[in-house]
Amino acid sequence: MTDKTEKKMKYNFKEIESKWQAAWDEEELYRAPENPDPKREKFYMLVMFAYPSGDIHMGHFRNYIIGDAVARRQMMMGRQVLHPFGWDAFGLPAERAAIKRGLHPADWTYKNIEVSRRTLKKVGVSFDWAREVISCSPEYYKWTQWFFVQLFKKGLAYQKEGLVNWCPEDKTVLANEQVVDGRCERCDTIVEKKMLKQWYYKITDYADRLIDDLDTLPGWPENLKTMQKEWIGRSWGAEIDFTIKETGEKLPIFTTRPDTIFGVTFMAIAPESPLIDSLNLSGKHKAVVDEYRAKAMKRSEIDRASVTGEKDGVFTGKYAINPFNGEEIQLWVADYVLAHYGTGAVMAVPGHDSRDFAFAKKYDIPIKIVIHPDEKSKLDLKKMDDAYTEYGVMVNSGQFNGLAGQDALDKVTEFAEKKGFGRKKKNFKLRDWLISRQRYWGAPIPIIHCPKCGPVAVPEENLPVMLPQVENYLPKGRSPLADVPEYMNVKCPKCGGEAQRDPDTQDTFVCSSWYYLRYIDPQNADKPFDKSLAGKWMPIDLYIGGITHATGHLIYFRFFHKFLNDIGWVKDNEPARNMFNHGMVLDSTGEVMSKSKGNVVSPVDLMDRRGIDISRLGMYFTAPSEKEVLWSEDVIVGIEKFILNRFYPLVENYRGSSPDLKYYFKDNELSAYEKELYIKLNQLIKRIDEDSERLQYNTVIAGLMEYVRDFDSGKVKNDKLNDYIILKLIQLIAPIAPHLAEEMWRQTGNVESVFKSQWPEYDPNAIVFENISIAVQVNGKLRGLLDINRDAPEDEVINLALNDARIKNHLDGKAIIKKIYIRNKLLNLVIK
RNA sequence: GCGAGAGUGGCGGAAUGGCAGACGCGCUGGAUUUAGGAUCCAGUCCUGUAAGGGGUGGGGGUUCAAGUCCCCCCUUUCGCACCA
Repeated sequence: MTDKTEKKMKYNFKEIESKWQAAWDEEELYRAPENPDPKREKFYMLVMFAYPSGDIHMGHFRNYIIGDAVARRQMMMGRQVLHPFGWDAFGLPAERAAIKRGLHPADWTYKNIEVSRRTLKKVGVSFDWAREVISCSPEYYKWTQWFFVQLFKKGLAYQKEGLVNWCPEDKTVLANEQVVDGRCERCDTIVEKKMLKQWYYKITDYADRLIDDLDTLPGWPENLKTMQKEWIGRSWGAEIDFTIKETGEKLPIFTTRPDTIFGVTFMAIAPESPLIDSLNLSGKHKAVVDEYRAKAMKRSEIDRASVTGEKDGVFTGKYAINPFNGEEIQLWVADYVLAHYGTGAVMAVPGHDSRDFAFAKKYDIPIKIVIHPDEKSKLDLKKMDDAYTEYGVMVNSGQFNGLAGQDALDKVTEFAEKKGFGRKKKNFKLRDWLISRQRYWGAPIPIIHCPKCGPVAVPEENLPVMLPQVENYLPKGRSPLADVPEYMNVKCPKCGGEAQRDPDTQDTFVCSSWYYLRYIDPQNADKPFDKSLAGKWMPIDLYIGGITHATGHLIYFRFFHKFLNDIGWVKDNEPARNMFNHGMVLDSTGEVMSKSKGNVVSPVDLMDRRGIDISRLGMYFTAPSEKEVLWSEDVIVGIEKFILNRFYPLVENYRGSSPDLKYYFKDNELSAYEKELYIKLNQLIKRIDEDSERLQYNTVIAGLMEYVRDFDSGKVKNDKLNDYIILKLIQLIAPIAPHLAEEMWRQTGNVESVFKSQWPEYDPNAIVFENISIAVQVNGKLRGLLDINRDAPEDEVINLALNDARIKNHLDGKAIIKKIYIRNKLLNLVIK
């Protein structure tokens, strides 16, 4: 050991961490008030709750320390902070993992919660653990079921027979949002189509509001809002009734291009569409169509979508009539038509739609041009190898010739409306939310099917419908609960007759659609939550989570909140005022960390070696919070040096003068160096405050490093200033390095927690220097720096510049034609 | 294909239209040390001995001034993907 290292203070992080964690627990530092004082400001800091699939990993660690820094700073700003945590504990992955290990899903889940909770406590995240919620507990899912019943009462939970996404591996149906590129989001198996009767939430009733209200959320990232808008996919157009020639029956279609109506040369129906049945096909055509439909049904969605432009279909032998011109057109069945969008049938305009163009070419169907780019340039069909899909001027369209743009769309639609064979129409890509799952590990659907009364909601006083403990919970294609007679066989709550429970459970995303409200009143046995408490805590002031939930959870929970708003349970239309998407944590090669790849870095291991706060600072410092991180421990080397050699030893320079932290120093109290330090301190406070608002902790740390580097305590004569600086620095680092800051704070003689001290505010009279340096440019290029007095008059600055040897050189005796002077910043001389 | 981002040293990354590369890693040199994977000091965009010149994916533009704003292109990430 050399002299130097001996002098250095030892940072015994293990001791310090456990000491202050115990103390914070003891004084219940993180407890949010049961009933917040409406006169004081509140801050609801929400991080997405966790799926207990093992211990927490680097991604969780990053996510939660970001929220933690926000919560702690808010605490210091005097807000009443609600920073809760819980577990998204039901669901398929947990069930699958449990099965793999031969464990009951409940045992597996609770064990993981235990382990993860311990780790999170070790990280020292400021969660109010007294409000912890676990979505698979009966006390919680009782209310998940209650929400089902409320939706059911309003007609927003309904059963429908239809084609659904079926995962053959997980043996359950999936919501549209859980199918990614035609595969099961969870197990990557190609999803099949099945005809099944399932429960849906009518989220499409809220489609307009889910889009329109995004404009009331300036605190949400634009890209996220765009993703939601596109997912919901609103488009305006017209519905127009064609008629079947033989039967006179109507065949409505949806189009966004009514201006191309005269270019229709055939129609196509989706193979799944029941419309085909009503055509009453017979003979040869029926055989061909039946075969084609069977073939199409077998093809998976990806298969159908990935066909590189190659479309196919079969002619039905039937014709339809275009109501606009009476033309007879062929009626086809084609699998490029989607059964679930619009009416399941389309009018095909090969001249002006690429898909129709390809199809018409393949089957030698006529192509008609009815739109020209403008009055002068005309299309030549012979030269076209694709459709012209832009808007333009209507031609070959009878009375509508010459109309263009929006006017064309409107006039055609108005005409159809007047004649009674068409109407304005709005369509969405969003489909209703399929919430039934044929799996064991979920909240049972609180419905009893009675042969006489139909589906009857379980009376609210009988909730929860308990998930029975069963031996056999393996997926088998129908719900495992269906084979538990003592569960299934019940009396109808309406007529008292023999009836059966619905055997399915609810999608986990239902559980996660309302958890943020349960935190507000987690023990309430009579209600999901107390309305007046919710009124005080809501809305969420900041919601932090991954962008991966953009078109799933983050739409579902907005939908739930709007529904609750409609039935009078919450007063806001939107649940979260601000949303922040943190970046992912990948390994150093850019791979996602996963157990199977064996590249998982454990935050526990890191913290054991380096200490919690140094690990935290390393993570913050690597990248701004919204960017992804390729995790490497290299960055920690610099952080560790900074904390161990520079920051922590600051307490040694503390002189015990206990300065008033609200006091602002006056000019005449300070020497030149002291004044410089003081001004720089105020600049630092301002900068850290602004960066913290943006969650940009990397630059917060950089700012602290610079300041501490320039702060030479030995040269400071004024004890109060010296101590003032040290105390402010401790406060500034507290949100991101809580244990270190608390230790230093107490070592300087404070008896209350640093988190009960007031967050620094800068002295508005001391954030600028008297003498500043401004840039001098010649023709926009930097040619020199001038030291001037702040606010020096323009003439003086110009004079100084003109007499500066280096600048003179660049002026080269040429005439100055323009002088641009930005006060205290820059002078640009334009010469010729 | 459509939509939204992103592109800055060897690396992570800074920069309300106003001094590009803060801060850190790495690297180079030096000091100290029995030793260094410790500590401290200095240097580190390219070119040039220097003065200077050039430089933020490429090309154009707006401006006194562009990494930043506008247009085109390239690369890349994410989302959607036959939505009629």
